[in-house]
Amino acid sequence: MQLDKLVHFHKTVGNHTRLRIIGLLKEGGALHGQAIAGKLGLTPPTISHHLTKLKEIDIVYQRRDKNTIYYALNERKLDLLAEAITRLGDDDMNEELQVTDEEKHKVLNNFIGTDGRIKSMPAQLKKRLIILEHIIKGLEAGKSYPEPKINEHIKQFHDDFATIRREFIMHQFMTRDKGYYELNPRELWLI
Amino acid sequence: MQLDKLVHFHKTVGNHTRLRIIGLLKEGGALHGQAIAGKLGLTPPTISHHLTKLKEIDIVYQRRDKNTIYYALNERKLDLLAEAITRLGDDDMNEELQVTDEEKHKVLNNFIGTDGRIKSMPAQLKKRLIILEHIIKGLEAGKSYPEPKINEHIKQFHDDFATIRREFIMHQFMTRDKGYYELNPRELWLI
DNA sequence: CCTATGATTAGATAATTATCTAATTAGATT
DNA sequence: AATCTAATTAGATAATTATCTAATCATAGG
Repeated sequence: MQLDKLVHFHKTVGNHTRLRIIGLLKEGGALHGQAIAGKLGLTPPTISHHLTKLKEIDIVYQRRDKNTIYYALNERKLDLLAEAITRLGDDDMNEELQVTDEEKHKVLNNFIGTDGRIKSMPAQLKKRLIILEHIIKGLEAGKSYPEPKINEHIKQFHDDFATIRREFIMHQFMTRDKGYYELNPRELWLI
Repeated sequence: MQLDKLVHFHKTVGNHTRLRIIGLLKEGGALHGQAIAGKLGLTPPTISHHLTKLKEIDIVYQRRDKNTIYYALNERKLDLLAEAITRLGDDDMNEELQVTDEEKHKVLNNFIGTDGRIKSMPAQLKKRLIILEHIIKGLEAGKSYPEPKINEHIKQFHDDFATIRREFIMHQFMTRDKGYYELNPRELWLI
C-alpha cells in the first residue's frame, strides 16, 4: 500500500464521530443512517458525510432494503490495514495477495472437468477462492435468492452444496438474511 | 484503549509529512531534526511541530548528543497500536452507551407516574430508549400486529402514539411491512 | 401520478491545522 | 563571557473540515 492511501485511511479513522460509528457497527451489526444519527445525537446529513468517508476507505459497505440503507463494517479490511501499519516503511507490500488471470486459468483447468463440474475442491485457500469465484459468477448481483435456489446452482458444480454455500458467507462473497442470499459487492470479495 | 486516545493516534498518523517521517526513521534509524527537514524539503520549525505530535503518541523518542537531538522510532509501540486497530469498537470504547438495571429503574421512576402513564418523554436518547423499551415490553415477540393495535397499545402510555410508533421503527425495536408491525429480535434493539 | 420516507447534496460557518518567517532558548566550545 | 549550532516557540496565513439547516433526490406503495 502506498503512502497516500495509508494517510487517507488514518485521516478518516482519526475522528471521534467516525470511530464511534465504527464502534456501533461492530457491536450492533448493520444499522441504517437515522439509527446511527439518533444514537450519536447528530443529524442525518452529518452521518451521511461520515459514511461517505468511511466508504471511501472501503471500511463500510451498504445494503439497501426498500427505502432504508443498512451500513455494515468490512472487518477484513480493518485487519489488512492494521497489518499495513507495522510494515510502514517496507516497499514490497501486498504483491503476494494478487492473483493473475493466468493463474486463475491454470487452477480452473486443473480442478474443473470438461463437463464443467468440479473434480475436487483444492485445499489451499488461494485456489479455493478461485473456484468459489468461478461458481458464484453464475449468480446475479443485487438479486435475492432463497436457499434452495442457491443449493441448486451450486449442485451444478459440486454435490457438497452445504459446505460451499457456507464458504460463500465465510469468505464474504455473499450475505444471508432470514434464509435469503444476496451477492456482496465485488470489492468485498477476497479475490 | 480509550476512544480519545485512538482518535488522537490516528489523527496524528493521518498526515502525509508525519508518515514520511516515520518512514524515514524506520529505514534510516535515528536522525536529527535538520536531517529530516533536509530530506523532506521542509523547514526545521515544521519538523519540530510534527515531532512533538509524534512524541505525544509515544511513537518517537529522542536521544541527545551534544547539541544534536536524534529521533528514533518506537517500533514496539507501532505494533501495539496496529493491534489496537483490529479491536476498534471493542469493549470499553462504547462504555457510555451501556445502561445498568439501576439506571433503568431510576429513569422509569422519574418519567412514569403511579398510574403507569408517561409524564413526559425525555429528550436525551439514552433515556428515551429506556422508556421505549418499557412500552414495547407489553408486546409479544413473533406476533404480527396491525397498526391500530399498536396505536392502542401505545396510547396506554402516552397520547402521541404516532411519534412513538415511528421511533420504534427508527430505533429498530420493530419492523413494519405493509401496515403490519412485528417485534425485531432483541439483539437488534439498541438497548 | 401522488405521497411518504429515508438519504444525499448544497451552502454557510466555525474550528483546526500545516506551514512559513522571525525571534528565542539551550548547550557546547573557544 | 562570546559565539556557534541546533531546536523550539510565537505569530500569521491559507487550507481543510465537522457540523448545521434547507433543498433535492430516490424509492416504495397506493
